[in-house]
Amino acid sequence: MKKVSPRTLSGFMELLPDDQLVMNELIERLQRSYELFGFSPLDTPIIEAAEVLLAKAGGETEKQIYTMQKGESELALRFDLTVPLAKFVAANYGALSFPFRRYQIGKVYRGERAQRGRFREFYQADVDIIGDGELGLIYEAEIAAVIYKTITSLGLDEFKIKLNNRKILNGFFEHIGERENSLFILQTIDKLDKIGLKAVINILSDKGIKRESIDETLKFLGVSGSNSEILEKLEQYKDKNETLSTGIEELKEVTESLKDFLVPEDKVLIDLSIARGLDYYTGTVYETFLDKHPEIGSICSGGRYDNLAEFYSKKSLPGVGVSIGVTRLFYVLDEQGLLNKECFSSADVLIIPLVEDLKGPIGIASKLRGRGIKTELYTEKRKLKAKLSYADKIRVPFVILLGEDEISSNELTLKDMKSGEQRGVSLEEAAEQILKRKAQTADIRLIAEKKEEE
RNA sequence: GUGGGUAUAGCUCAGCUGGUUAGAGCAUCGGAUUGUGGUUCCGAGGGUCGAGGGUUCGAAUCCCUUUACCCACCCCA
Repeated sequence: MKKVSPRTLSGFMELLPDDQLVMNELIERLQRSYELFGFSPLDTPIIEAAEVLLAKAGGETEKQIYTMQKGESELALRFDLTVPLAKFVAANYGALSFPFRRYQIGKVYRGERAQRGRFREFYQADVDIIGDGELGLIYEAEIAAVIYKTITSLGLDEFKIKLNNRKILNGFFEHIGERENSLFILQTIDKLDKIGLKAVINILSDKGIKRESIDETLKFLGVSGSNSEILEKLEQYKDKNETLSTGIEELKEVTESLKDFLVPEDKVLIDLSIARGLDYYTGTVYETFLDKHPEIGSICSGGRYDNLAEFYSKKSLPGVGVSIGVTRLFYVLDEQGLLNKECFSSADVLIIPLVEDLKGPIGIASKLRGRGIKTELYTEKRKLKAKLSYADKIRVPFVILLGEDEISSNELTLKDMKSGEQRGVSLEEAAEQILKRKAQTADIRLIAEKKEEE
């Protein structure tokens, strides 16, 4: 029979059990962190009516949406979790309590060319707060706190949350008369590090941007220093434009509130060049970078939008939220060898029977499971050597051996796979030891200790 | 969408300007060691050389077509 090649599509992540355990742990930690801030879970369908998903799409995103037909229906796969949220809030407006705080961790799909760290199917972990009619600035600070707390809870401590306010940029470009070109100018200037000053100026000039505007923009974006220094330097722009002025005030207020949320000052940096690609953001914007891996881009991005559901509802529903690219984050951490993979196993103990009759071993397994111990029973008829080799490979911390000797002495042999030590103990004693170890490793680091520089 | 690269064992790859029986490491299985894994040693199985066509006495190797994948750009998580 001709065999079909067992391939997995490009851009789709599929993990071996060892890695999946770590991925699950990563997702669980994100979930726990979001719940710590009182966000409630939401799960929406992966497939939506094409009309719904495409309501506000256009340009680049529209090209990337997977669409399909089933009978008469035009369907599409969601490409982010924000559009489904907008639909959901509009559809369930009457049943929700505002401010509506929800988190959602799920897969999204983008039909673009796959690449290193760039997937076509990937997990996003979103948190958003949606207001009814209005939403205070305090939430923009709170979201920054959520980012800080969440990234920290993963065990990462070398990262920076970059903060900006969209009104500042919009106001500034209005002020210099380049409103229409603002997006293009920002995108080009964003490449400064990659292609250099000269190339940036050339590209902008070719587009017909006045030299004056280019210089003004570079000067403005070049405003740097500590947060308070930047805010001080911005004072001079305050009377130039109303939007700009509002933006500066908002940025100031959000930055100040961060202290109340106990976010360390050195973790959040104002960066005027942070713009975010999607231009539906209208206020604060966030991007989060790992100090040692700026090349991978932002691992958590988002911002404030003034009207989430404008395509679905007459209601004004302002919101603020961020999204963590979980799949990319996992990929990068894995590639950098930063994941503590050895520490996660699916079972707490593996029972290896050495006798034909499995009644005893099955009974013991049930008892251990009854005590909340993840117990696997190995029932293959193979040599002990092979059985232990299996235990070794699944990295189970303990093995219980049950043979003639154990049955006649009414004990079981508990073997610690790491130390290799083993001894005859009662079921009760074995359970206690396993639970003790489980408790010790419950708070294990997801991120491996930094390797010593050599 | 644009540009470049790769395709040989389950995995990572070697295979010279074409030469007869296509290799290595890892993994798997067996043995050294019949109730003791992670180390070592010995052995075994495993391939229509991505697919289709062409050149040639002869093709994994050269040419054409095609498909898939990888890398980068664009854009993004």
